[in-house]
Amino acid sequence: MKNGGIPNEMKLELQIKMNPSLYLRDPEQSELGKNIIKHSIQLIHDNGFEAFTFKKLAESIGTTEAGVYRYFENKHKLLIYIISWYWGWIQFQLNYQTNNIKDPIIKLKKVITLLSTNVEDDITTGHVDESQLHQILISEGSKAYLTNHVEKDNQQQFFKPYKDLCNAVGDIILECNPKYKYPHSLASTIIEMAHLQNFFMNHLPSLTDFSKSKSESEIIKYLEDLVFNAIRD
Amino acid sequence: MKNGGIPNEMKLELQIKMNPSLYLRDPEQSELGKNIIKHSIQLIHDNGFEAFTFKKLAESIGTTEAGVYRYFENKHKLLIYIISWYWGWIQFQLNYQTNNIKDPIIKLKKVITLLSTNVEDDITTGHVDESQLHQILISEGSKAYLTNHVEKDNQQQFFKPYKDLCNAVGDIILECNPKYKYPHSLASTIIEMAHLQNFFMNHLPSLTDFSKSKSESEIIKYLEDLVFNAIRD
DNA sequence: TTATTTATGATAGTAATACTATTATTTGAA
DNA sequence: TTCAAATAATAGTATTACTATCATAAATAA
Repeated sequence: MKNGGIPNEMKLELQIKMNPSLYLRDPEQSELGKNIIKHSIQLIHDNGFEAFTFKKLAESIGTTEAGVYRYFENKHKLLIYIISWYWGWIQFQLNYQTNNIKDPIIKLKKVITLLSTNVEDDITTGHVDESQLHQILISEGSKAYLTNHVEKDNQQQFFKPYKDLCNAVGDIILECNPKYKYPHSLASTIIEMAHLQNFFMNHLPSLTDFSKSKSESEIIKYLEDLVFNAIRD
Repeated sequence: MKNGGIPNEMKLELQIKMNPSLYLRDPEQSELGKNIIKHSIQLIHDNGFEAFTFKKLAESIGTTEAGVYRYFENKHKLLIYIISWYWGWIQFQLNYQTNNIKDPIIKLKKVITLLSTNVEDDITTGHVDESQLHQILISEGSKAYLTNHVEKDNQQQFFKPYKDLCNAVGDIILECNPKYKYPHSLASTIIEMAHLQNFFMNHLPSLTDFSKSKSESEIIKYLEDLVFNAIRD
């Protein structure tokens, strides 16, 4: 046995359900597949998506290019895969953390904090480093949809996890103020700005007002101020 | 003479000052150079930046790949060039349109409208189609800085026009409310969201609340609501 | 147990991309 | 008219993004 004698049904591993159209062979079902995910995250995090190639990935794993191509058609689908995984994981965290909270204001604050904070690596997901994934989302997240084939990808439901999250946040916004007119736009603004203000803070600080402390808590304060002023009656 | 006998000093052409580090040879100074800009905008608009190559560009102009490389080191610098040109042009429009306006609230509204509206082609800029450029900014704008060489590019002042605009908008925000704590972050939020909500509206409409009318005026209303609630005392 | 599917490894090959280099020809300014 | 600069034409390289083939190892079914 490969996992040191621990029966599969005893491992407490969090599984995120993925869209099968994203892959050719399910990477969760083999060691090679899990290595592809793990090393992709590492390489994209370290060198950016443009510099990432299946050849480098194969070398880093110790397999061949053809081996990677058996799992993913191309690097763009692999990017969408790991990004979808991230949004699924965030959705899980959101449900978990807001489970017993009644006050929608507190829920919305939780959302803002969750999206803006660089999490610790979640040990219940062996082959995924959530902290690196969060960094990838900041720098590469929008590249998933900023293509000339967005609509084709959207038809195949590639952005469902993102849209589900946006809807969930929109619902919380409506709980806070049922009359607010732009719950989805405000939700997508929160999600995108949590990442973009972080990118600006670290790389183009004059586009923000966080240059002194360079801390995530400043972004959270900005977003809370923005959001709660927008939705108050 | 190529321009039909009209002396150069009589042409009323708007010139945007560009950072010379962006090019090898100034494209404004020759017909070939102007063609490179014109056809680049056309091709990136039509097929997206990923599908854009110097070979296709050369073919579309009727020159060779080597000819294009004499003007621009690579396609990324060419993208930054046309994006910088756009921000320079927007800055000019902003100064022009808010020139005699005293009320900062009206100025800020002008900014939001300017950034959110797909302009008519400006005839004072012969080889540039501003309407296509606006579409390029929506789909490709963030790719200018979402790279692993942002900081190097930033050191070379490649993002100065964008930062200048952000500062100008930040100043208007402070005129509206000198106590507002996040003028730069709010400015970059306005600029980015004017484009991103437009992209979402057209390609991933469930991320917005504009799916019915799909009109820019809805985005303007959303942004005005967001901004003026954020900055009110 | 053997037979057989299935995943992987190893290797090769192609078309396109992102360049660099060389030489010849044209153009336009002094 | 001369001379320098810009352009055109052509060739060539390394890398990328794939596809195809065949052998072998591991899991599984008969």
